[in-house]
Parts: sequence; structure tokens; C-alpha cells
Amino acid sequence: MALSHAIMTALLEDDFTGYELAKYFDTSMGFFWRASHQQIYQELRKMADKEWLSARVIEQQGKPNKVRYSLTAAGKETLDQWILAAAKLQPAKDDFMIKLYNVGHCDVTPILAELNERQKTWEKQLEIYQRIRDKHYTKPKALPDTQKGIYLTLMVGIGQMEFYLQWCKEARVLLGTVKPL
Amino acid sequence: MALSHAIMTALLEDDFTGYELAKYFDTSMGFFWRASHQQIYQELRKMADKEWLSARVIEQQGKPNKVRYSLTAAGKETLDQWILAAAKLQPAKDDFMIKLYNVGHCDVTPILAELNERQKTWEKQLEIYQRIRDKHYTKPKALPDTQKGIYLTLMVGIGQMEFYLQWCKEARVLLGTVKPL
DNA sequence: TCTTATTATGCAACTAATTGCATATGAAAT
DNA sequence: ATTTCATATGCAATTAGTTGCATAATAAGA
Repeated sequence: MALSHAIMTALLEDDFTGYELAKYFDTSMGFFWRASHQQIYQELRKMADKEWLSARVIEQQGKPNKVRYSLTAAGKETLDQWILAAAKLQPAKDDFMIKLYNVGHCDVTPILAELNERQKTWEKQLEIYQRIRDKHYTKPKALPDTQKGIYLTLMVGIGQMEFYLQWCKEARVLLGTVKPL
Repeated sequence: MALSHAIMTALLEDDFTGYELAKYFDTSMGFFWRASHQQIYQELRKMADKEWLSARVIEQQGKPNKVRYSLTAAGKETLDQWILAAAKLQPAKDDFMIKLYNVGHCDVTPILAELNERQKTWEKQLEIYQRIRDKHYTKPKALPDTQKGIYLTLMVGIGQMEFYLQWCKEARVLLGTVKPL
């Protein structure tokens, strides 16, 4: 559902090909939304069918032709309507939390190992986010309006990473007190 | 995929019917995993087919018969193996973050309204979590091993709510500086 | 020179999840 | 007396998302 709206949001800024969007979902918007290229290409065609997007084929030699998409007026209208409707707040599904429920019933060693892996990932991610903030978002109130929301999503990313790294410490200590089976 | 493992994790503690599991996913495990009854009933039948679960039909009059499921040895083995494999860390998809990207392109009013709605929800949720902590989890190290992981998931819930409420303040101020279209 | 990465899309099969509907009773609330 | 809630499952249709594979050129690195 909302993948299409995420795509339209990206297209507010500029026209994109599927390939470029796939990269966009790996970096910028990838902070809180992942999509594979297969999914994106499918979705783009569906959206073009509904006339939310218009497509222009760009001939190339050697490589496959590109298809560049832009948002239509109907698409923008759909997006505006979507923003009016409240999104449902669904909890983030996280396999690792399920694993924690198993502590005491299953061996804790692999869980601790995975916690350490996650810590490394979170540390890296936090660094990336902080670097972006320090480079482009030092004065939030001075940003153009179109950047303010993006800044706020970045702050969610930073805050989450900081929290998880904090929690990690407590988790490691407590899991250390679990008797091996 | 992981819904089946979440179900098996629940069944580590006790046998359950689909109906009871649906409630379980609305409360306890619902902090980080939601599933509708339709999905749960389907999944239970699939799992019984694979012999990860065994089913016992309990005849009732007036009401439909219950089916009570228990974890088999094969199911437990599957669960143990699953814990060994690292879960992939995928970001939580959140529609509201997409909406924030639209600030400056679309009217900010409904976004601010939704932020306020979310704040209320987060406040309520935080209270619920805190009450659970204060009632059952005041001394984490004194808990039985089987409760320690659950405590840690609860702390994730509390930490997330606290962070979002904090972030909410900054978000409201910054969104207040956005010029209306 | 051989391998790998980048560019650029697509099909097919499958699994996961949602939406809407249907059934049927007893108990509690209005 | 009527509505709503809780109990207890299910089907059918659809949408969303994943996995694996295929193609085909160019450029860069080992």
C-alpha cells in the first residue's frame, strides 16, 4: 500500500527511474523503508496503469532502455488525500525480540552473539546518521521547509540507535546472568 | 516466516488454542508483533501439517469446537535451529515517516494533527508498559531465567515510547515553523 | 586477463499478510 | 426487548513482499 506513496514522495523532488529509486530506498528513505528492485519495478508499472505516474522510455544502446517516471496531477492528488487519512500505528516486527522470549528455554549463547552483531550494526548506522546531520542539518530551523521533515526522520534514526546502544549494555549484563542449559 | 516461530515461542510456556493465541498477540507479544486471527488460524494449520505442532480437538456444545495446539519435539528443534541463524535487521516501515518527507510539498496541518494523535497513543502505551514493569519486573536480576528476555523486550518498549515522546516535542516546534501553503 | 561491480530491467513462483464476510451461542449491558 | 461483547473458528479474494533466476554491456580492479 504505502510503498506507492513512498515512491510518489520521492518523485515530488525529481523524476526517477526504477533503478534510481531502488538506490534511493537503499540510502535516504532506506532509514525506515526497504524495498527490493523487483518490488519497485512492479509497483511502478501498477502506478503507471492507475495514471498516478507517467512513464517516458529513454532509448540506450548497449544497456537496456531506461524508463523514467514522473508524478501526475492525479498522483499528487492521491498523495495529498493519503496524508489526510491517519496511518495506523503498527509495532515494528522484530525477530530478535521473539528470540529474547526464548531465553531460559533455549541456549542463550547465540542470542548474545547476535546482540553483539546488532551492536556493531547500530554503531555503524549511528555514525552514518550523525555524519549526515553534522553535514547538512546543523541548524534545523534555518532549513528550507522541504527539508524539515527529512531532518525529523533523521533524528528518529539517531535517537533509535542511541537508545538501542544504551539498552544493549543492560541486555548484555542481564543475559550474562542466565545459566547455560 | 517468523510468525510461526513467534507462535512456537508462545507454546513453550503452555498449550494454546488459536483464539487464545490471537489474544496473546494482542497483549503480551503484541508489543512487537501483531497478527490477526485469520493469519493465526491459517498458520496453525500449516504448522500442524509440518508436524511442528500437534492438535487436539476439544468438543463443545453451543460454541464451535476448540483446537488446542502443543509444540512437538520437531517443532522445538526447528525453533532451536532458527535461533542459531541471525535474523536480518530490517528497518520498521512507518507510514508517518513518509508523510514527514512530504512536509513543504503538502499541507502540514494534518501531519501535525497526526503527530498529536500519536503522542496520546505513545503516552498511554508508556503507562501500560511502566505499570507492567512496576508490578512484575522491579528486580530484573532476581527474575527466573525464563523471564529475563521478556523483561528486556519490555525495556525496549518503554525506551522507544520515552524516546518518541521526547522527539515529539522537537517535532512539534519545528513543524510549527513551516509556512502554510 | 579474469573477475567483479555497475547499470538497467524483467519474469515466475511463492510466502506472508490483509480485508471482508460468515457462522453460532450465551451472557451482560442498556 | 434489543444490542453488544466474548467465545471460537473458518473461507475466499486480494494485496504485499520475497526468492531465485535471466539478460547484457561497460568499466574498473586484481
